[in-house]
Amino acid sequence: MPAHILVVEDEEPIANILRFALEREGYRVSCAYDGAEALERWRALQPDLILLDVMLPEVDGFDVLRAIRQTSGVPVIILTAKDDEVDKVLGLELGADDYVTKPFSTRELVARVKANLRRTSDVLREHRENERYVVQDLVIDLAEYTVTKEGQSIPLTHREFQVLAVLAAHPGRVFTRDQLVDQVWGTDYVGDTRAVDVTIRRLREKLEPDPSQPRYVLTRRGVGYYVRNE
Amino acid sequence: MPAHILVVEDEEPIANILRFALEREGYRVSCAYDGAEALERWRALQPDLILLDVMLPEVDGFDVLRAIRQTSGVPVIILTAKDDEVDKVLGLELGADDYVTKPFSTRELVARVKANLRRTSDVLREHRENERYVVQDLVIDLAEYTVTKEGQSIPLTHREFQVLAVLAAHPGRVFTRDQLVDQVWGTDYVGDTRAVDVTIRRLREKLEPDPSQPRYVLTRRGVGYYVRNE
DNA sequence: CGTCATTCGCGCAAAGCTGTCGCAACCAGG
DNA sequence: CCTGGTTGCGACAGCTTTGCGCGAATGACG
Repeated sequence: MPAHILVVEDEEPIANILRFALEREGYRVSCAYDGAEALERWRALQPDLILLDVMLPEVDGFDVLRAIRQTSGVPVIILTAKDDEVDKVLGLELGADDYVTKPFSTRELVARVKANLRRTSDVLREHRENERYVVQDLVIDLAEYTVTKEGQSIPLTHREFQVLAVLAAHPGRVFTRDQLVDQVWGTDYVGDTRAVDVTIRRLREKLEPDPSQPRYVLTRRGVGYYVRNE
Repeated sequence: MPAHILVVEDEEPIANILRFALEREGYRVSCAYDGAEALERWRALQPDLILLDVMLPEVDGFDVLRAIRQTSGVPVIILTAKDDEVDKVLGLELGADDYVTKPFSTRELVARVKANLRRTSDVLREHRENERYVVQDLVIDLAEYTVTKEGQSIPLTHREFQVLAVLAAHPGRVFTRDQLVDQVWGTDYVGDTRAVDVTIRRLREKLEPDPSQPRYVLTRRGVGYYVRNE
């Protein structure tokens, strides 16, 4: 269920750069090279997000955005020439969700895409916030940011809670240190993945009756960590 | 399975420093000393990551990057002169994944390399997960790294699990020791292929009711091993 | 500006895993 | 039945991975 992104960009080299950058992040990517094609593909594909260059031949980006906004609230990120404040203002007025100025870094762009996809899945998050993960006798409440064990609340730091939450979201599934770093620390994190070990250790100190014989957060040697789903 | 890194740097002392720092971290390193050689070696070697100096004689780093990005999404980290924002922006626009400014600390550089490899390796793992293999009454779950037999989980070590996973991916097909070594140990493994025998033996000890009459992992004398798909 | 909590890196120790070796068992062909 | 080659087995040494303590850096808070 990777998100599907429609890239609208007439300059093919740039479109290809975007495609590479996004596909590398695991997204499904489709491209359109002018305004008319953009609308056509949008209707056909119903993408989760649209990257839209405003400088397009014939039907320009603003027309495309206006047409889309007639019927859809799909997140749209505008690509606009450097410091062109007019583009920016006009775009936001028309209902763009974000904008990125050229020249842009692929990294920044990917970050924006992620942020916007996350925001729209906030509807899902509403669900999640009422949701609680249960691991044996641990109750992990995402909304209240608390972990309780036999009615007793266990104070965790931010990092500790995040790591536990990721693990508990998929009980039994083993996460490598790399995956945990990406999820919790972020893909931009530069540093030792042994930081994961330290967080796991402190988690166990707080959660486990006997940290040397963990019952909740277990190690899969040579791979990573997981929670026991009983 | 150490990652393979291509270093493109015309100044040989710097190239050697990079090679030393990276090899110390366990990476395989190849070097190229100009743009043409870089492209040649990239095509021949298909490295997992490229460290690319932008200041190269004749064909410069940007041309190299552009050529690579025509057909490949391999992570590229740009080495650029101090504070040269133009280089940085141009590089990222062309699809570089990261940049490091000279003079750099090897420590930071290695950290960046790790971070970028981490991102890409995770994408690969995403593909594999959610897969399960079934061999008779064995269920092999790649996401959970578990093997269950009649509901009972059987603890395996990493090696054992990997070997079983490769065999179970193609039930009935016979794998030679060499093939297994390539898949599990990696193509640059130096050592006796009898290591496979030992792992198979330990697998049988854990899986088979009677290891001397194996039901799951069978031997094809003179060839190799396979799993019975029945 | 000092204090405290948090987080990360480093180095050592412990635990667990893996490859090597020698020998026994086994198989197939003569 | 013998023989050469192949596979299975047990034990051990060395290595890798993980756990843990400590100190430094950072940032929040009063």
